[in-house]
Amino acid sequence: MAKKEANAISPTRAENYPEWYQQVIRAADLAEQSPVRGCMVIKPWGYALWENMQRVLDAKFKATGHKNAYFPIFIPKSFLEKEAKHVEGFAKECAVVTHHRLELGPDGTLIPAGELEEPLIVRPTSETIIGAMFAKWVQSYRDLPLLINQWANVVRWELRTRMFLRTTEFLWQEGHTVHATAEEAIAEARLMLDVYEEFAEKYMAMPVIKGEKSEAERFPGAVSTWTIEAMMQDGKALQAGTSHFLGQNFAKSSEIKFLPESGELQYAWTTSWGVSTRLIGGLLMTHSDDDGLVLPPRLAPVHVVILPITAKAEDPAAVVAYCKKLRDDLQALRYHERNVEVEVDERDLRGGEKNWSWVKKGVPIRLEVGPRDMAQNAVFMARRDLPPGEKQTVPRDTFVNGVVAMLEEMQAKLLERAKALRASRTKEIEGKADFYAYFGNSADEAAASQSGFALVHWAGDSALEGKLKTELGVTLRCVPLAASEPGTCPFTGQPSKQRVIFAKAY
RNA sequence: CGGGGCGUAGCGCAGUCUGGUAGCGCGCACGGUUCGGGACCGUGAGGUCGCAGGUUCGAAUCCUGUCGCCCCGACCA
Repeated sequence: MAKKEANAISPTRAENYPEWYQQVIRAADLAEQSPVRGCMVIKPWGYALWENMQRVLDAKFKATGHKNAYFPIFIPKSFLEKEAKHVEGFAKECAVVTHHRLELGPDGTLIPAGELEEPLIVRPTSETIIGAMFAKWVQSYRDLPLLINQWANVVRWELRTRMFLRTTEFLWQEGHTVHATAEEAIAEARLMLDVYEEFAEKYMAMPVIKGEKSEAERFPGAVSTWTIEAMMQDGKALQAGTSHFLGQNFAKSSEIKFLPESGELQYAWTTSWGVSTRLIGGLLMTHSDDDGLVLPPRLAPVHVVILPITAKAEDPAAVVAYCKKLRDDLQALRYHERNVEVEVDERDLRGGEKNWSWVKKGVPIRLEVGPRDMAQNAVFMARRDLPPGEKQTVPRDTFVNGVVAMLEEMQAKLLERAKALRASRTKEIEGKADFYAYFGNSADEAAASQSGFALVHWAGDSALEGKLKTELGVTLRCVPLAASEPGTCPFTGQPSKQRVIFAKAY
């Protein structure tokens, strides 16, 4: 017998959270480091998660009237230069293509040749190039609203990368819309924020707070940026999605103009909104435990894995057949907009090892099915939301009839657990000293502290935000859309309309 | 770009201080015994020690340079 290990993942969350995060990715086989600096390879299990996210979000975008399209990965440098704040925001992190040919050098190496007249920027986001096309597509109020979404990869040359949370290249969707009025554009941006919120809570089981970004945290070139902010298990905030009201800023830089029903040619109003593969990092840090990944059933690539136990069977083929019949019966069931996904794992591995591999991958339900179970027409069931050893025998029919409800119960439980954690690490703070104490009084201490969200009244500005960031390492995550009572800002002594959220963030 | 750590077999590491031609665990392949909580025995494959110079009879080890990775900052979805 093997020695018993307490946990599948080492170190545990408590011991070293960042290292734990990386080990979970490795143990679940979600992704791995690539030969290219800052870029990861998303492996099948991780990509399947992304595909499930895409499937759900894509349907929601279409249900709200958006169409998919695709725009070039290369953006002429001059396009990016059109909007001053946009340039300022992205210039520092752009990959630039300057040549279009390689020539064989004397020493066998390849030398870039054929210098481009105008450098091309690998898109860090597509507002400018999409704007150039929208300018052609929009002539009349009859062309509006124009509601487009693109699934794409983007590149931001970040100084420091972390798998899924911040990589040089990442996958995302970016919605871009054009409207006749500011009101309509704002409504669009807010609608998509609601879509993101619903997705985060109902599918990812990740509770989020909708709010507006401060000027300092706003998207470069936007008039308003709204966000969904989630709390990870270490108490840090994760910006999980953003939606921007761009005013007429990009319409002006891209010349998106239209003739209204009555009156003169005018600039249109635009929005953009996006979520990325960062959501996978958020999902991981919301639910996973010291035994690896924990997946919310609604996004799990596999709901039920069946492990045939054939070693002692007189007739192994009969056990496998029993498992496959069970799989077929389960797969005929509908669970939340799709069929129940079942995998029979016939790999030639020892039972314990095989079982643990699925624990680490986060599959909601594991079934060990051997001759004993077959004889009594039952299954031996383990749930990912219970300790790995807590397994029980369940009559086959009871399991089949109850599996959909069980998945829903697990989904709900994950959301409740995440909400409880957030509540336990959210604190209303009234005084400046309390605020500093909450975050450990210094940036170093804040990194190690058990802090979370601080709800504090606020009448400060960007300079004050900068000061708090320097001193404590915390940022103003958002001004929640949900109203709170008026009060007094502890930093300025000025009256405050409502509380804002400060936290350390990813 | 600043501060710290690290590049040795697929993974995790020892060996580096005190130079002598590479080792351990896991994994992998094969054979056997096992198997419902991460098995065991045996045999075997697998490494130009990140890269480039230098010192030396001899470099994983010493020197110089360089590339890359991780953690903490600054910056950011």
